[in-house]
Amino acid sequence: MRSTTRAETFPAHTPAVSQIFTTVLSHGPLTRLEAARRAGLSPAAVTKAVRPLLAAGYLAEDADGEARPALGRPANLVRVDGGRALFIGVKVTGDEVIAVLTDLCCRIRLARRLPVTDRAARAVLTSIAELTRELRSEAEDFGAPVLGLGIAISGDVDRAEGAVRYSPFLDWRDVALAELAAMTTGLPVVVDNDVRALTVAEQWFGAGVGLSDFAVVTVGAGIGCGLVIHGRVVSGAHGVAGEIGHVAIDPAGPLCHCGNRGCVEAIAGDAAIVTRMREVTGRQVVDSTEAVALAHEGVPGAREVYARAGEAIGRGIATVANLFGPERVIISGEGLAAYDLFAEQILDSFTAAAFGSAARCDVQTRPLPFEEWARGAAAAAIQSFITSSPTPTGKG
Amino acid sequence: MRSTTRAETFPAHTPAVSQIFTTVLSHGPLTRLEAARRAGLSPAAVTKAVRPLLAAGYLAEDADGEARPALGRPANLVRVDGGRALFIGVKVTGDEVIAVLTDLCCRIRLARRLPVTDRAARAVLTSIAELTRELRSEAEDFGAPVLGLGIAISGDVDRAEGAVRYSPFLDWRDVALAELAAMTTGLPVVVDNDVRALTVAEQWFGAGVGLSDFAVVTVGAGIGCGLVIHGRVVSGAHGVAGEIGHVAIDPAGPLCHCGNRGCVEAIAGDAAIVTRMREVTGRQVVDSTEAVALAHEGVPGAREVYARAGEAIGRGIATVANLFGPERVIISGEGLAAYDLFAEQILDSFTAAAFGSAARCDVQTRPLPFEEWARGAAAAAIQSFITSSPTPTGKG
DNA sequence: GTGGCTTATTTTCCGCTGTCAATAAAAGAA
DNA sequence: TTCTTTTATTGACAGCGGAAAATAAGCCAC
Repeated sequence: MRSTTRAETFPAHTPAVSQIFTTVLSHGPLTRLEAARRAGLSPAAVTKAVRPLLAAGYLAEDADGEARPALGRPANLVRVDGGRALFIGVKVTGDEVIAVLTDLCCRIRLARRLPVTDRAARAVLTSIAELTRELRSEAEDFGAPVLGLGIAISGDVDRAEGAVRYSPFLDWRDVALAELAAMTTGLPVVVDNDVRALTVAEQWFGAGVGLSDFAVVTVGAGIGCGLVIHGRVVSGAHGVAGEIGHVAIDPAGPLCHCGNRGCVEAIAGDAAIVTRMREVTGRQVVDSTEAVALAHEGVPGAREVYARAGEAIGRGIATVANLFGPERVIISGEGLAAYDLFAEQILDSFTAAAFGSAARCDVQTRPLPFEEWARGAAAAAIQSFITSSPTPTGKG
Repeated sequence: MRSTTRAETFPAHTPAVSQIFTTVLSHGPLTRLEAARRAGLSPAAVTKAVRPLLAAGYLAEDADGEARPALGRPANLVRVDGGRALFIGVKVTGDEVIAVLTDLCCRIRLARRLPVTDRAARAVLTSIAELTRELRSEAEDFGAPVLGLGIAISGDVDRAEGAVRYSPFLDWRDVALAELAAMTTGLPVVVDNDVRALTVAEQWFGAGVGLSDFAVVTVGAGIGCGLVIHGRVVSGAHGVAGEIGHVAIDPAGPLCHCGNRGCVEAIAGDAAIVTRMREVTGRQVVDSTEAVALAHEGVPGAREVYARAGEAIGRGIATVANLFGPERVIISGEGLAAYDLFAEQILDSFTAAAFGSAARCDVQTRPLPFEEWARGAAAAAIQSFITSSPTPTGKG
């Protein structure tokens, strides 16, 4: 019953083509001249690069309807035709599988969820397949093919191999997820760490557009960090990087599940906040929603719990800034539901702990609906599609 | 009286030429085939790249005298002719100006020092000029031209502009040092942050050869860190990065001159150690040499001071490892005179605080004679010489 | 010694990319 | 209408790096 779409490939025959496409993708509609300037190429190269992309339908041309300088030949805006192709992004947590259908511009078209009852890889894979099938069938209404599937999972993930090395939340070890999912769905599959996937989405479609050095910090159950340095996402020599959650900031702090004391996550992670909220208020608190509620109600001591968490996060971010000097830090995560509770502390303690010019780093916050994680997975799939060489052409 | 050597340039006409040269420079004598494999080029490209470099004398060919596999045509080793060109590297501290003369392979040929009595830029510049003149005149015996001058200074240095933005130790602000030194010496000048320069030296000539992700941590008066990520030295968006010294690891720690508490430098920097040694032993201790001596003598409490410092350094390194997952961390610095005193703690606390795969990072130590800082400056000059395009040829 | 074998290096094209300079196109201005 | 101004396109071209084939240079067996 599965549609056996022959894997459609992207006509990125040359570096210039990829570069122009990603430039237009990130920087919205552009004139060819402008695209040339941004990509550091000659206008002639842009014309040549754009042609096959127009022909294949990935780019479209707008007659520039806007008010324009009224002199000279009017510019033709080139933009990515988002409706040309669709992608599916899936985020797997210990409780849920969240899937979104996005277009080529990574705009979410549809979203679906499925609870996880059995964390075994086989069961999760079935859920992924189920959601994928559902979204694909609905996608038919959009009249565009689904060209890739991205899966985001927290933990140690080897994107190149498409394997989950170790995922604590799911208790997986060495699962060749990409291969399995590709067999089940018939789609090209990318598997990546969730924070890295989110970082890719920010780099291409979010607050990281145009920056060569920035960080994404996610606050929630865990505290994670994705880094972009020299314009590329950092993966670390052993596939692990950005473990801001286990940066130890206080030797006298609470014990962390990693065995150390005073990790950022042990102070500001959801579980830590809930535990502490229980201790401080003496009430039954089972999840972070309740903890937030207590703080908002003004229960004595509750706000201090968040203040302390915010301080820890701010110091963690300052550490990142001191070490890498990013241009911007984007704070995001489910934990942002409580953002008003610790925003001030994050900024204050960041400012206090940032050294010298590191304090010039722009600290932003972005709400992160849970679908955003899945969107990150879709972004990874889009990235993979775009950079997949159709035929190992040229220099090889 | 200054020799008006017309600035000799490096014949790096194409990317392949640069790549092959740096490959041979870092990986010692190589056969063309081997060089091709390492650089990811075809053997034919190597032949073509090597020819102009041989002609210009930067590369030389050895008949391979070694025992060889005894089958097939013998390979011809290609190596960099270190004697072809000389460079001068200068490190400026608050007390001294240290200068070295190196060859193209960054081997130190001569070293000179001059005390700093007046920290004003003009006075220091005079010392630099003096040492440069001396070394150049002695260099004549080597029969090779001096092709560049590198200057390393701690603090906020803008290499691209050749300007010292702010140097706390010298109390300089916005000094256009490269321009001044170039005028005085008539040499092409590179000015860079001292730790970054040292990192370049490690990347090309030291323990970082062949690694795309590693860190250099220097222990001494300050605690510094140079990062190489994706094969490039990290400078940060604002020109400052690697401030491991001001990573705060203990909110209850001693006050740091940066205004925070518990910075690594406030615990493990020379000044911090001396201060604490005084407190703990109750003796007069004026510098770190004396502090080391006390610890070696077994004065009660003295060793604990170093243990505590080692622990702080280890935790700082673990933070770096957690955040970007380097393949190796190279610990170096004048402070290594005391290395036996805290080696164990560094490794122990690193191992304890490193999260997951980050612990697989290889932590090495290298002695760092003080001239090594100056050598780093020379490495920066060499790098600049090699990558300086002779004529803005080709694309552009 | 000579022919054969193996491996290293060089040569000889060749495709391909992106630049340059000239040209077309699309308006408004004169 | 014609000129001006700005954007887009075209075609010639230079040059980089690859592939394959040719050549070089030893060693070995006979």
